[in-house]
Amino acid sequence: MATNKTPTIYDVAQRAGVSITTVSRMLNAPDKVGAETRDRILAAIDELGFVPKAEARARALRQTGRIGVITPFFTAPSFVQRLRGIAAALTKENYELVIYTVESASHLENYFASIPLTGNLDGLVIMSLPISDANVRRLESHNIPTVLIEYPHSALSCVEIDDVAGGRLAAEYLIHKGHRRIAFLGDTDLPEYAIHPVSQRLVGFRQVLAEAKIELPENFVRLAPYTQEQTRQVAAELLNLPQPPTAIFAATDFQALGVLKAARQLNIRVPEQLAVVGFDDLDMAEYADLTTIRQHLDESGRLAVEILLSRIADPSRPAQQIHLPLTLVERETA
Amino acid sequence: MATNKTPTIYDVAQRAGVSITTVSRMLNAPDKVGAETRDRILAAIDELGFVPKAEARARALRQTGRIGVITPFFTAPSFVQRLRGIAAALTKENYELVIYTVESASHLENYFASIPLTGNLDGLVIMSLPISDANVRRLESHNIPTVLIEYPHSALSCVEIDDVAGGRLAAEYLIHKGHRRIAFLGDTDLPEYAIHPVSQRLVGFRQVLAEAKIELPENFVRLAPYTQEQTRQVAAELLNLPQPPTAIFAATDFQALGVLKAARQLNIRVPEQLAVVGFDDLDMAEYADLTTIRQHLDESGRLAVEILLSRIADPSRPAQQIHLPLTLVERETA
DNA sequence: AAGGATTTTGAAAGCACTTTCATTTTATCC
DNA sequence: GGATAAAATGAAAGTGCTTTCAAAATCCTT
Repeated sequence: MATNKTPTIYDVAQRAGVSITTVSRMLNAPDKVGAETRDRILAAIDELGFVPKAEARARALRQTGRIGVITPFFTAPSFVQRLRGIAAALTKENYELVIYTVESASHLENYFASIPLTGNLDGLVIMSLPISDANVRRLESHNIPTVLIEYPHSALSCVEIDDVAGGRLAAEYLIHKGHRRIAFLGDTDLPEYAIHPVSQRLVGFRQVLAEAKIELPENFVRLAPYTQEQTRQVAAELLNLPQPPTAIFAATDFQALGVLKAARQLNIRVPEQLAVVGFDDLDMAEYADLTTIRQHLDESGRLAVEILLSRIADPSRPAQQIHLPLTLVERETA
Repeated sequence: MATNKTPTIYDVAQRAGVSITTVSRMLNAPDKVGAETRDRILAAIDELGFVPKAEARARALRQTGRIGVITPFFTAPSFVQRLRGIAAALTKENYELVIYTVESASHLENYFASIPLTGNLDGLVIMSLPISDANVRRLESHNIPTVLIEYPHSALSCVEIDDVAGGRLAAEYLIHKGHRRIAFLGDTDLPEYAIHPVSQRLVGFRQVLAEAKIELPENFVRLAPYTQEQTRQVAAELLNLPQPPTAIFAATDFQALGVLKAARQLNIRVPEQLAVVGFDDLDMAEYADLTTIRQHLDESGRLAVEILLSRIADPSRPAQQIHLPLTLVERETA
């Protein structure tokens, strides 16, 4: 006989042959219960392994700390690597890691509405997602320390990277290598709820080209949905232009791999005939020998957690805005 | 008239001009409430400074709405993809996803000791990790429905893949393609706490070669730590042999990429001079045009969750052992 | 514009206990 | 032995919240 339910006072009452009132009283004011009855109830409690108070459960919930992470659904490897940094920093601490993946704008809004109330969290990391002032206020009024990754907000701690500078870095490098016909390939399907660092990268990229008086024809700026096939296709179009670029800056490593694939299929040699620079420095960038702009993804997650924990430990600490440096990692593709 | 009582949902409901049902719903499933109504309720909550009482909540809620996942620390992309499947299946269900990453055997043992007691979970998914009979019993005695991924246990539901068959598949394919000098490259740094499917893959691989009377010299079976550089190095050794293999079966896609890199550096053309077959079919396999054995990673996670939820809904259901089929995906490398 | 499907909503019935209040038992006193 | 106070007990009404179910409102189709 499976006693799968946790016993309640009803079970105890039945077992002891008394009413629930008596059991309850026995728990709260034992002196108001007859001695013999008390013994019977006590016996029943022992036999059933009854744990008084559902409150015990609520307390148990509070026992270990809980850190929540709101993240876009992990399609992009960059989210995963950030998450990895978060997880790494957290396992050392005695905190539970609760993941909330968001798949739409309203989904995100829902989280903001309910998490502060029912989430029971000690702290929150919001990854690569925007947050409105109203929601910031809500988090604050519920005393939930929060740190943002990749999205700045003056009232909260943030770990940011300078995407504009990253775009500049890539452009400068390619120009320095002698390229004059440089194309940009970014992703387009910005879900309406997500932030879009790629356009910042384009801004920086544009700036440098302009400063160097290098023309950037509009058909050299291409956006493709964030999938392997579509990126490859757009890259192929770029490479089949009568005057194809000699270098492509892909706004994410993932897309850089698509460019590489297109080049492979068209028998274009990299880096001799085509230079490719990516952005992110994912794990796989090293496998692909991809020259790329490194933003230390794991580190961003780790850092976010550290800031958060110090904030939890001492809520009086002011919010910090941290800018992670970007570096260019020179490998084989440019 | 100062209402010094702490506000309840009744107050919120009244203030927002809705029923308590709607307030409760807004707290727990905001997407089921109209947008305008939600705003009104949110406003009322803020004005009243309402905080739901955890104790009452725990009482009315019979379950905690939390699913735990114990996973090896996500170094390998395959873990991540499984996790992704889990997350996908869970967000639809309004369950919280709690992640426990394990980094050592004792770490894992700690989890087994504490999770059943303090975790208050409705269910548990254990990913690619072994579990002892004692721990199975512990989980059972605490009534925590559990499903295992990639590790079989007669008393629990499992989602397994047939690694031996996978090894066979790869070998058969390569033989069919005319190869007779086929090497195996697996990973070695089996952390003592993890399971090691790779050796099963080798078993299947060996079987087929033996059946086909194809010799497998011992120096054709190589194990390398699961890092890019070391894999590449071992692959290079293999390729620099006086009689190098004409095909390599890499026991994971990640390592297959290392092989590809080694070939690239040695100017060995793939697949003309060297065929490479991987295992997993990670996202990036497609980018690399890697021929590989597909185990539907996302699907395994999704499936595990489905089994778990059905088990939670009806605990009388018997444990199921599910074997996911493997297929060979033919791309450009073999 | 009708008809069906879907989304939003609220009334009411839990949940696991506590409390109030009425009832029964027992002890006490003359 | 009967009246009375005290002690022991239980029925039932809260507690703050969730959930089921059915009605109402809104959205599509044709």
